[in-house]
Amino acid sequence: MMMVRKSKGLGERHQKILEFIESYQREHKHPPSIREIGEHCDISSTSVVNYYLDQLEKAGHIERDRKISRGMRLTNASPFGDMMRVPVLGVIQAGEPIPIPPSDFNSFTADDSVEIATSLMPAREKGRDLFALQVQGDSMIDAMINDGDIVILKPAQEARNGEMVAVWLSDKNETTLKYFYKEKDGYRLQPANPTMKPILVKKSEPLEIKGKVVMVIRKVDRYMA
Amino acid sequence: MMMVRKSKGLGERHQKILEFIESYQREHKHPPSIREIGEHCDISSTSVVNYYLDQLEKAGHIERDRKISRGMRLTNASPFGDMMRVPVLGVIQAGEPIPIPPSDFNSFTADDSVEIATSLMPAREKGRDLFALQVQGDSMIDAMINDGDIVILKPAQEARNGEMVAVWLSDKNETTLKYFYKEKDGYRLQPANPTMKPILVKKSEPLEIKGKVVMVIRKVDRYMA
DNA sequence: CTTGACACAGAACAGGCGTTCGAGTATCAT
DNA sequence: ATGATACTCGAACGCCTGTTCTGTGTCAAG
Repeated sequence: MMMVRKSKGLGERHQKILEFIESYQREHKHPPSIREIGEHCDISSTSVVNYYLDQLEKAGHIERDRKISRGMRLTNASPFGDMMRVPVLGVIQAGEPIPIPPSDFNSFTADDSVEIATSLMPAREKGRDLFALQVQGDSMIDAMINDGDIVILKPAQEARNGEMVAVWLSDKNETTLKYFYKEKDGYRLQPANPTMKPILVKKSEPLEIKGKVVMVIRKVDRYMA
Repeated sequence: MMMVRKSKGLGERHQKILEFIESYQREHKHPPSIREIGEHCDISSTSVVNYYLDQLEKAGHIERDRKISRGMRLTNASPFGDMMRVPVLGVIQAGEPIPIPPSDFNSFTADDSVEIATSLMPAREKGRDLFALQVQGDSMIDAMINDGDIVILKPAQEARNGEMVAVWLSDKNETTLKYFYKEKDGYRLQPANPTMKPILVKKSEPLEIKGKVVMVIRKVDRYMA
């Protein structure tokens, strides 16, 4: 007969310890000691704390550096933690030619990459195969995208009206960054800059959406006159 | 007579220690001990390491929890990885005061914070007391900054021509982000959009520079019609 | 009832670690 | 020279901390 006393995964004390480590870490910027855990969790013996810590480690909730004072940390993907490495595939000139590798960007020969904290990403974009492009030119200036900005894109083959997309016009051998609108006899690629005319693409013409813009990053470490 | 031997800010050893703490932290997920620092930086005495640590603390490069094992951390550096944790001090919008005063920066009562990969930061801004503001409303749209954008700022009281600054016009009770130009009889706050007129501020009028913009981040997880 | 896994307490141990103190050296200004 | 300042060393002190060992009580299975 299997019997389960109260070993439902995490017991009350496991939970309490976990929460204490988290709050302690947030307050003190470093993990608590075994004795501090004991005090705040009403455990009078350090060996008992160690006993639970071992279990929490085996369960994968924490990591431990034995022998090292306060050598524990939450493995949880908490507010801290990881970044996404987004490859910068090249430069996109929102007006003219294009040296973008549109096909398979699985070949991670990207010369450069940017790191984005996942906490900054919209939730539904996490874990995606995002890629980045550096904008060259001013054609998106009224879309509040400036020369030199880095745009993070999500691979996509379709888009809804009003979304900003990177499109590949194979007959013109050109990639641009535009607002996307579907119309009765084709597509309209609208630059945000009103002084520039939209690009009208007939249904018969090739138009390949490469991705939607999910993020824009601008480093302002230069003069803008 | 004041004399300065080679105390040009940080000496070679200060730098070395700083770098070691950083790399050790990245590798071990926790800070090094005094003795470990000594070994890797060719310092035979723990007291000497302590001596330098004190200086680094006074210089604001690290924080220390005395008495606590490995109780040191690089300021502005998050416990893990190459990210900076930048506190979001509030929102910036026209007509409302902004809670910028980074006077007691230690009181980390910031409701929120963003993590920025250091690799994205301009080199000279690393390790600074940066802060972030979330833009609310379209009042900054003329600076190519949109509603919802997050601007990373560096505290500053002065600015050079052409830099984008957050200024507080106390008589108008207004905060804006503009390009800053100093002129003979005052200051010119130039919107990025050329169709909009600059704001001219006489020397007699109050103008308080709160910080320089070093980065702009926009999450595009919504439609832009 | 016996057994044994489980949860816990308490004490003792040994090593890690920050701190402190005394002392030595080099450079520079007076 | 002399003193001040900056820097370095080595050792000792003592607390902090993780570890380990022994012992106790509970509870369910055999």
